[in-house]
Amino acid sequence: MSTTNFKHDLFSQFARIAKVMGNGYRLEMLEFLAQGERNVEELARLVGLTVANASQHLQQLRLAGLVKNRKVGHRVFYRLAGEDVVRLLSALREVAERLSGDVRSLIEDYLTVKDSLEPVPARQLLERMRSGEVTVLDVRPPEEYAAGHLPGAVNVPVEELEKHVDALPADREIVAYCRGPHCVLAFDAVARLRERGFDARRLDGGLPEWRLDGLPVEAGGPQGPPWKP
Amino acid sequence: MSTTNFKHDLFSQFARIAKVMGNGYRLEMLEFLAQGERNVEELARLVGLTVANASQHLQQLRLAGLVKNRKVGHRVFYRLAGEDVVRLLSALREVAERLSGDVRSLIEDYLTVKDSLEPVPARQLLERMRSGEVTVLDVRPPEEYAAGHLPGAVNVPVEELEKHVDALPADREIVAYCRGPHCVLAFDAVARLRERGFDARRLDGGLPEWRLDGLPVEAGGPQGPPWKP
DNA sequence: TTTGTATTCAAGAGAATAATTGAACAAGTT
DNA sequence: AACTTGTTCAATTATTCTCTTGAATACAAA
Repeated sequence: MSTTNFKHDLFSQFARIAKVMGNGYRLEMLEFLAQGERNVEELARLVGLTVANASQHLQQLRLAGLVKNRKVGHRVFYRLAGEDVVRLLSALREVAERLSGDVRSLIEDYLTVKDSLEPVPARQLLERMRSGEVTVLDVRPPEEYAAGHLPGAVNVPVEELEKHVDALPADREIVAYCRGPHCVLAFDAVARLRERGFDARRLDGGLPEWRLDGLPVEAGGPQGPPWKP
Repeated sequence: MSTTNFKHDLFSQFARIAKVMGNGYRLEMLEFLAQGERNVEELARLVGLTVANASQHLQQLRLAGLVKNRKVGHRVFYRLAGEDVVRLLSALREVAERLSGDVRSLIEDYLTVKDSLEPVPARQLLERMRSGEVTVLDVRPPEEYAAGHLPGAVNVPVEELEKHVDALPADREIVAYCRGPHCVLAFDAVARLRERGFDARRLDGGLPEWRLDGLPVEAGGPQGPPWKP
């Protein structure tokens, strides 16, 4: 019957769009594109693919109508095809967040500042701490700080960041860390600090990873927030 | 490395959901489930799959967290896992409709009279229902009607419309609705009613959208067709 | 023109997905 | 207990997707 065929065709069309979104790399590129136009090479670098591969993924997104592109010189810039794509991404995030809880909408924060958010490797941080050229910020709750933290780290929980932000040194780089690679606190802190003009970065990993590397940990009572160098 | 893993995990989680929606049959089942609970056999019949196959598709939907199920006797009833899934389906439809000329033409081919059938906004309908100046017609199958419908709606499946058309009040406006914006039943019903001189229009959206707006839904057994005001 | 750069195309190996079949499992029924 | 029914599981095959590789295009600069 015609209705059945109609239905079948219709849902196949719908499914094509969902199918194209059903790939981690393509979704990641879409999220980056939601921040603004990007060319192929940038996108490939951001998501960690070869240019050829990224290009093919982008073709699929284009054929599905989720993105558009324009040529400038010999680069091709891609962008989202419309606001409805943003809404679709939001709806998808909403469902994903209900399922995985911890994820949160931090993705946006993470993506907006990603370029400048290259994490500082642990050993590199240790050297620069020793030469006294960085401020190390522990953004975990005080209890966790008390149980062990990086030597000389200042404890400012994320919730209190706004309160104490003025006491932080503005002329030195700040490196924030929290629980580990899946912990969102440090991302959040760095994003906020950068908004206020600080030169802030994130430690690669958290305290457990630091420990695993055999690097020194300072134990002991809570250290009063903002402390001047 | 941690950043990469973080990203990878995050977007893989993400993509799993989209991937599961990237299949016409699964999408179609989701649309049916947006109307109310169904057991496996019903769903298999509705979308035209073998029971075993439908069951496997449903497992995937369940593992992705899009649907939940409960056992009653030896049937298993499936339902959507939450309202966010309805929103996700809507967002997908929105994109599909805007960008896919194919979908648009499919709809228009089938619904030649679409333009003349301006839909009634949900809230406007609610007001006019309350003042009793419209007849609300639910043209979905009785099972779906029983699973939930607009308060005071009369259930007349499209196939039986011709039979019962004489019992409908000719002096008041009739507003028909069915499953959602792409459901053809209400279009069909309105077209037929207009042919017979009724002042008929279509609700903007279907029952799932009505629910999402937080508007009242009446549950309960089948209400006998044509009922006089 | 030649050279270099950014992107796309095309083909093949390896992995993942879908439909089919038949068997396995529970929860009622006889 | 044996049987029936509705659902799920497991194995097979066909199909589709993904990544890699290397070549082809298009544009810009020398």
